Amino acid sequence: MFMQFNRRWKFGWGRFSEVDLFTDRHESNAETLSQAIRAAASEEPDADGSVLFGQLKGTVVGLRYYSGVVNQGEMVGLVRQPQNPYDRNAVMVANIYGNQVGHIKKELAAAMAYIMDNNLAKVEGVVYSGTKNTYTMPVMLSFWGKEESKNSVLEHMSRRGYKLNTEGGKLKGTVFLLIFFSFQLKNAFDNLFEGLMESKDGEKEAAVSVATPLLLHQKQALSWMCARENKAALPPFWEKRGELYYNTLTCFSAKELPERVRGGILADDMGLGKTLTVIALILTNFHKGKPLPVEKCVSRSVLQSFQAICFMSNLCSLITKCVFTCVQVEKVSPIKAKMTSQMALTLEEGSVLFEDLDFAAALSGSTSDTGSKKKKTDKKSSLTQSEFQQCIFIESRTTLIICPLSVLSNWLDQFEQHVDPNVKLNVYLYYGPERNRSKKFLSSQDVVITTYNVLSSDFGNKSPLHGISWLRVVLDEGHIIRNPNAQMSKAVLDLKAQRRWILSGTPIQNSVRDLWMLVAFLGLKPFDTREWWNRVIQRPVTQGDRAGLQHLQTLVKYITLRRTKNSEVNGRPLVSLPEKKVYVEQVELSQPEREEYELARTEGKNTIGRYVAEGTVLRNYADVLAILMRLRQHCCHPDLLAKISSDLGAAATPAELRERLIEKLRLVLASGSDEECSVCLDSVRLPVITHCAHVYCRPCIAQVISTSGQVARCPLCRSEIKTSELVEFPQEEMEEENSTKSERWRTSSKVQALMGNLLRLRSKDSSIKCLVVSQFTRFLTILETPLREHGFSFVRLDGTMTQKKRTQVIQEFQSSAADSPTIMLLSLKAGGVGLNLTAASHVFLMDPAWNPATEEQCIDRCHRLGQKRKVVVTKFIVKDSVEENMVKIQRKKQDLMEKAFGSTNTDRKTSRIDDIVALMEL
DNA sequence: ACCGCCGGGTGCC
DNA sequence: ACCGCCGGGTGCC
Repeated sequence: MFMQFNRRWKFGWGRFSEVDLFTDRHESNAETLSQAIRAAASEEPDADGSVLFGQLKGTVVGLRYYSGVVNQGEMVGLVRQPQNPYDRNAVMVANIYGNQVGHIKKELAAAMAYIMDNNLAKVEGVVYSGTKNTYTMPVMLSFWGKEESKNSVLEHMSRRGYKLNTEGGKLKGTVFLLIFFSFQLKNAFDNLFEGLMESKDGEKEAAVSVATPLLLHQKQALSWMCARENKAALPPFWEKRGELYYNTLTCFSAKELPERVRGGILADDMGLGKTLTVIALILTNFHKGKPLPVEKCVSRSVLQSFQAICFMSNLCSLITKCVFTCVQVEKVSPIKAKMTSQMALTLEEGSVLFEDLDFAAALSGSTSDTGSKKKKTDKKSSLTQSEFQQCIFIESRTTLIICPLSVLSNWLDQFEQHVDPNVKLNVYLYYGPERNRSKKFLSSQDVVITTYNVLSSDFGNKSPLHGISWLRVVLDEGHIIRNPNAQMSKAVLDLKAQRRWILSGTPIQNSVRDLWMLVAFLGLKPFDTREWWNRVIQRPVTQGDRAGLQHLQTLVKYITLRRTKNSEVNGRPLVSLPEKKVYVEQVELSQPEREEYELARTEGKNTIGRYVAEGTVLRNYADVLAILMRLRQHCCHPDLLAKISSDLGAAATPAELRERLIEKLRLVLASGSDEECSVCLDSVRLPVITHCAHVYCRPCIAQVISTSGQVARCPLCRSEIKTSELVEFPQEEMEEENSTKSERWRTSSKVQALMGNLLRLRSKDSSIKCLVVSQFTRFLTILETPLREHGFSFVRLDGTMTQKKRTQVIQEFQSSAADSPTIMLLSLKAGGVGLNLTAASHVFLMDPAWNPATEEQCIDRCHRLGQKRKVVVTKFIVKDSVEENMVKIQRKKQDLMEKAFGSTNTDRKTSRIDDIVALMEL
């Protein structure tokens, strides 16, 4: 924390401290600057949702005093310098690498300072002309911020004689656009990681020390990973122009090759062997494609130990002379001992211990070019100042693996299983109170494994992990560090490593924001600085800019390898799974059921028709969903219908209103529409409902309210909202349902259809296990009765259960014991993607979901690696009902998405309304 | 001339 | 900066 503060403080430096920033090594500037910007940015709310207030042409002055250069069209950063001794309003102008270009002219700076300091707007600069000027250059400044700050910013500027040009900035987020974009984005993300599976770099065989033969796709992954670690191709958006390297997005250019990202994201589906691939990488690619020098166990045969010596001596070109002489001695172990101690190379004394520069280069991660440059200098000379700085870190040959506690043991098992037993690989588990905190010891290991929790609790507390320059850092389940403000994320970003990898089965869960953390960890410049990420990627994408999305796609494509279990290599599937068949079984409602359904439908039709006529469909969004919901419940079972739900407008007392809002919240949440919060575009967490019946995350809407002026408005319908009026779901309500359930149990057509199937299956093969899936947990409860009646042994898994209980239930179900349960009642959204239910081979989807992907995911819980039987999926759809229409909606959504990109705003609006009306058949 | 005008020195914040 | 600004030198036309 102190460090952070310190860095920030440095920002306000005056003339003298500027000097240390502008040394020849631009990299150190960049680090200080980007860290400072990062630190500053972490306190601000995120830039998305900002609107453009206007633009203004300003002047950058003092160019002759600074070395930072810019190209035409280049983006520049504006940084306040409150500690500047000549003017506390100073605003500094810097290019992407943090090299100062000049200052904003003082009068303008004086006007901007107040706005920037109070976070009323974020100011961004682009230089379009005059880049070759000696003294001053013009800069186009754009002011971005929250809608509610717009007027005060415009006013403030104009009071000082600066008129912002507000033309063309009409990106106001109307209700429709908001909904539309959150919707569109989600789909864009779903596709973001598609098509990254074509083999990129051929195949590579693993080193001999990898005992398990790699599958084809694993060899391809290995090849790709090695290439990512070794090759020096240009990162995306950079091209060579003459002598310079040029960034096509920011227009920044540099003399030197921009720093490469040595690493990336391996985002293969679960079960494709990411762990094995990483183990192979560790053993295979130590330096320039040469395998990790490992000790062979002292073995029985002379021949083997001879081979071991040969193996060692092959490595001599990589290792110090000292080791070379040791090889003449015939024992293996001492060599290893010497070797590792030599490799650990504590440089604390400040003298160069590396004698073989190639090897040194391997450890320091520099290219052989810098290695050969160094060769020309006197090897024995003492370190220069900057070299000494680097040597505070212990250079190591070690790979650090960070994972969640739950997979820790898996890593250890996998090392055990996949590494040749004749090879001694030093794997150290850095965990538990007795862990060895010696940097020297840790950096002499081949692999150190630890957890995110250990890392973050060590962080800031003389963490040995942060005092080592790792050869490689691997983040397992890397998506869990998506929140950049979390201590864990900070701890991860602070690690020093030559190569960086993120493993994740689900790289983007919800939004672009999550991706920043990954990009920052990988050090993909300039996006590791939040400001540039926001400007170039995040804001364009959240505002629906097509180019922004394309850039994001290019970026992701560049750093990611992702294959799914459905991917193919050379026309063959990566892994062969048993066949899966999906049947739709139409269910006919009984006469009384049909009558009830039609009654509800007519009623709903009238209501929605009225909203459409009034143009208030969106304001009554919750009601529309509620109507649909009731129809869907009719299709399943009459007892699912909530008895209350009269008109909201008629609420007499506050208590009654509250009651109804809770009911609506329940409906919205249970509607299975995969409810998103329109503020964070993420699934709602800690849901609250406003008086206008829109659902948000509590923290999100609280932020909206606190940043608004006197009157806060609902982001969806602009009704007035107050913190005191937010209603949340009372916890007891969840449980209370059970008590009201059974006066007299009755069946329904759908229940009959299911039972018929289950009984038929049991008589055919009693060992078959089934998943019975519904979005309505109450439907699952209803189903329990007939299951018991017919003597089925079943378990239940839904979202309300504790983690412990879940694990227990899953274990029971997965068991192959004769008396183990054969049926699992599963709520559609229960459990994460990782849930493994391969014991089941039949899936009954009781009701259709809005989002076909949710259904797909659910099916995948049993149709995945480890499934031995054919998988049969049965979807029950009630004939002539809303359920049939939902299937149409699913299909149409996709088409709509495609068209949407090309059409104008008005078109989108109308097509969306038409859509609601048409799809509901109302 | 307690002015205007000229031309040299000078220059970010 | 091929500017603006400052302040000293200067002084009818």
